[in-house]
Amino acid sequence: MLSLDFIRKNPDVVRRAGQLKGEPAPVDEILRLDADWRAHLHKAETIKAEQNELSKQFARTRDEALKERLRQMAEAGKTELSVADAVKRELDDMLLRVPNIFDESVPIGETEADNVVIREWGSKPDLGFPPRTHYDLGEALGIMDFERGARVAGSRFAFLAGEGARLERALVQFMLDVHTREHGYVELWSPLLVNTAAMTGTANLPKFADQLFKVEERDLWLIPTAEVPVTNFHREQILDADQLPLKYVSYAPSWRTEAGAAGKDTRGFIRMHQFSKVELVKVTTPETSMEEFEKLTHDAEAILQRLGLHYNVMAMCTGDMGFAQYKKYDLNAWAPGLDRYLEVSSCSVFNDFQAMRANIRYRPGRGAPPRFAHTINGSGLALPRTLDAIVETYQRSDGMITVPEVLKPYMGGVELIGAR
RNA sequence: GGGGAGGUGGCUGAGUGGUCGAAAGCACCCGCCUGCUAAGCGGGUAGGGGGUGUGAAACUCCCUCGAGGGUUCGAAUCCCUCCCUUCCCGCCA
Repeated sequence: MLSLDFIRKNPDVVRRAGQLKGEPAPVDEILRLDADWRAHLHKAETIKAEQNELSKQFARTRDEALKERLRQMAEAGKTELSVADAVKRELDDMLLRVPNIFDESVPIGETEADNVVIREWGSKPDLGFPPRTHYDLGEALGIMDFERGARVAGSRFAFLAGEGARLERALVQFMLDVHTREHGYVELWSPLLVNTAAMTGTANLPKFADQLFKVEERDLWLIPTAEVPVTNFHREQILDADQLPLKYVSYAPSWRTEAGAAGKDTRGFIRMHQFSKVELVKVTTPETSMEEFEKLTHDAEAILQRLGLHYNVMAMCTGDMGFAQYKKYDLNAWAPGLDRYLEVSSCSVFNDFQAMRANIRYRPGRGAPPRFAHTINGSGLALPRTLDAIVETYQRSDGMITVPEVLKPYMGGVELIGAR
C-alpha cells in the first residue's frame, strides 16, 4: 500500500498512477476521510489526556465528585474514539485498494500491445520440418494427459505421466540447483495454504479474491504463487540492514481460478488451475532495489539460456503491469509449435508497497529508526510453459524429444523422450 | 480431539489494579578509567500514531506487555472469546 503520508503529500502522483494503470485511486475520498479521522482522533486524545491527568489526581484525593466527572469523560472519550476508529477502518480499507505508483522508466500504455521488448536472446529455431504443438506431441507420447485431468478435477487440470512427469521434476531440480548453488538464493519449502493476512500482505487481497481458491469455512487460501508465503516469511519483523538483500527461492505448486480468462489458452498445458513454479523473492533496501530487480531478472533469464530456449524480455506498460507492481518485466519463451511466445516468468519490483502491508522493515543503522524494506520477486521459472517450450523446441521429426543437455543429469539416463 | 502450563522490549526474565512502557541480567552504543586486552565506573538503547513545526530536528499528547472485546475513574495485572507455543494422553502420514 501507499502510506497516508505519501498520498497527502503527492495526491496528483497517486491520481495519475491510478489513471494510467487503469485502476482509479479514490484520492479525494481518502483525503476527506483522513481529515475526518484526524479531527475525531485529536478530540478523543485531548479528552484522554485530561482524563489521565485527573485520574492521577483522583488516586490521591478519592474525591467522589471528581470520580463522577471522570466517568463522564471516559464515556465521551470512548464515543469519540469509536467514531475515529470507524472512519479509520473505512480509510484503511480504501488504502488497500489504491494501486502502487510506477517507475519513470515504465512505458505508458493501456494494453499488452503497448509493452516494449527490451532485449532478445537467441532466435526462433528452424527445425527443418513443420513443428507440432506440445499438447499434440505430449498426448501422442503419453506424457501429458488432459482428458484424465479434466475427468479427475475438471478443465484446466492435467496429468503428466512417465517421462513427462520426470521432465518436470528434472526442471524443478535444475532450477533450484542453479539458483541455490550459483545465484546465492536460500531455498524455502513453504505452506501452500496461507491466511488472509498473508494474502493481504502481498496484495492478492482484498482486490483479487476472485483469482484465488479458498478453503471453505477456514481462513485459508491456496497460494497462487510461492511469492505469497515467501514474501510473508519476514512479516511483522525488523531486519538488520546487513542481512539484506535476503534472497529466497521456493518451488511450489500454485493455484489460480483464472476467473476472467474464459476461452483463453484452453488448449494445452498453458493456463492451468494448478501449475508448478520456482519462485525467486528478494527483500532489500530502497537504495538497491532497482539494481536487485535487474539482477533477479537476469537470474531467471539464466535458466532459459541454459535450456537453450529463445526468449525476449518485455517491459510491461502502465496499463498491463498490475495493481501492486512498481515495475515489471515478462520473460517470454518461444514455442515453435504454437508459433508464439509464452510468458514463463514475470519479474516485479514493488518498492515498499508489499512491505508496508506485511510490515517488513529493516534498521538502516544502529539506533536508526526502522524503514520499510523493498520486495522483489519473479518466476524462475513457471514450469508448464517452460516445459512446453522445451518440448516444442527439442522435438524431432519423428515426434520424439531430445532432452536438453543441462537436464540430462536429472533424467536418470533418459536422453530421448519417446525412445523406450 | 481431551487435560495442564504459558505468551512481557534484540534476548533472558520480574511484575497480580494507580507510583509500570515496564525491575534485573545479557547484548549493543557513547564516554571515563587502564602499557594493550579483560575487568571496572557513568550514561544511553522498543514500536506505532496525532498535534505543533523544521532541511532531517525539537517539543508535546495518545496508543501498544499474543489478538479482539469487557469490568473499572484507572488494566501487563481481573473477566470473556480467539490465535499461537509447550507438556501429558489419544489418534495418525
